[in-house]
Amino acid sequence: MRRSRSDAAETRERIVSTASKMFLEKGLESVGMRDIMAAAGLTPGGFYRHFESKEQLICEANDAAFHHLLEMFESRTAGKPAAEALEIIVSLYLNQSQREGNTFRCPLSMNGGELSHCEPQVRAIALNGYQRTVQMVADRIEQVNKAQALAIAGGVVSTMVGAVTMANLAPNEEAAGAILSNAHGVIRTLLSVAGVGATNGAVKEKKRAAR
Amino acid sequence: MRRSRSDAAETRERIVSTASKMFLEKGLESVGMRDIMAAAGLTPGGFYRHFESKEQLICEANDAAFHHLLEMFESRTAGKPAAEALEIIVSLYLNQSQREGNTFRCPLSMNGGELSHCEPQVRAIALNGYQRTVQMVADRIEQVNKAQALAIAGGVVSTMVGAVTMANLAPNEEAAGAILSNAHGVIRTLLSVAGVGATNGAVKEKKRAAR
DNA sequence: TGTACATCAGTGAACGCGCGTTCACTGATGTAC
DNA sequence: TGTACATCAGTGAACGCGCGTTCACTGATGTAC
Repeated sequence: MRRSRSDAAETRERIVSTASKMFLEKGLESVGMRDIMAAAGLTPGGFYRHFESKEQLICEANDAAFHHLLEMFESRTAGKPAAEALEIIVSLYLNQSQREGNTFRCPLSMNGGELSHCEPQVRAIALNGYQRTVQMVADRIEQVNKAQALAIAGGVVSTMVGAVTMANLAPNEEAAGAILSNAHGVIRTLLSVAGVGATNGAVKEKKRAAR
Repeated sequence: MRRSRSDAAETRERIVSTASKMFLEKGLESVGMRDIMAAAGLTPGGFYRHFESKEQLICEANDAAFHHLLEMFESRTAGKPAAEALEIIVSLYLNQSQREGNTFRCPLSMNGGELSHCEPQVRAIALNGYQRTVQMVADRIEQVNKAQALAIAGGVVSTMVGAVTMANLAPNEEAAGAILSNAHGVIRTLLSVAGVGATNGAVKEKKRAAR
């Protein structure tokens, strides 16, 4: 039976957000249309009133996931000094799979390999999400020029993506925690070499000496 | 028609190595049994004379891929000084998708997310591959104690896995190269902070000052 | 504002397809004597 | 060494199943007058 336009718009959003969560939890291929529609409280056929194909949903769901994640980072770091903001972002990112019931997960870490086997449009959205994440990190590295900040941020985000991907393989919290804490360690080192988060003169001195 | 025992053993190996390559190129779920068997020059039914299930093949194919990759690293760095060996491993790893026709690819980078959605046995093989790779890197970080070397190596491998995963999303060599070179940069920074690959006194001085 | 009708959100069965796997079969290989 | 038979590697059709998608249908919503 037909629903009002606002009902329909709400349904569409519900499908996207439900799908986004499911894709992040179980991957892209292994989540079926019936699963998604049932989880959204609907029957399979209704899907095609809102979307052309599963691929389009994958695009929108990933876009939504990046938006959700980056907006959360923005709001959690609003008004904070850059060094503290970086620490918050890195901690939140690295522990995304550890906090139970967490709805802020990154498609890059959860579905990295699978995304790269998708159609160009899906890959473009994923790469764009990566670049926005890198930019967000780079914006908070203030002690070096913009090109250097982007280069460092690129490395930092690669580290975070790899670490969360590896931690997701671990059979228990302990093994996952070890992987994540090693990654956190190298990121702290990298940032302190860049002059971020230095609490005394020694680290900044290090950087100056290195030039 | 029945084949000799050595023929059969050869067939089995051919299935594993064919599957390994295909899984690395296209993912686990999206490669079908018919595809694999056809690529190995066989018909579908024959598969079950050698393996219990696709899952078993995934296990063996991933095991073989790690063995292949790590053995290549060993042979390419045999007899080399630690710092040079590290540079070789990092370069080979980071450029695995760039060298055309390269058969040395890492399941972690290619199928990271998908592996973590597999059964425990598959995940255990992947995690073990990660740990062996970390150990191989750690063994070549001689300037710090073993625990520190493992921690740094863990971070370095996470960075490499993440960077290759992200580079695989890129639509062209240029974008991929940028991601990889940023990762290479942060890895060089990390290793030089650990005292590896220092070509003059300045970097070692940096490290000493940081303590 | 009220009425008649077109629209279309949502239903749920059905379609075609490809998947992993099974199975009856073939005939060369391996074994027992 | 030769013969008779059991074994089993490999074939290719078929099975059951779940997938993404389509479609005829329902009935509330939106629109035209």
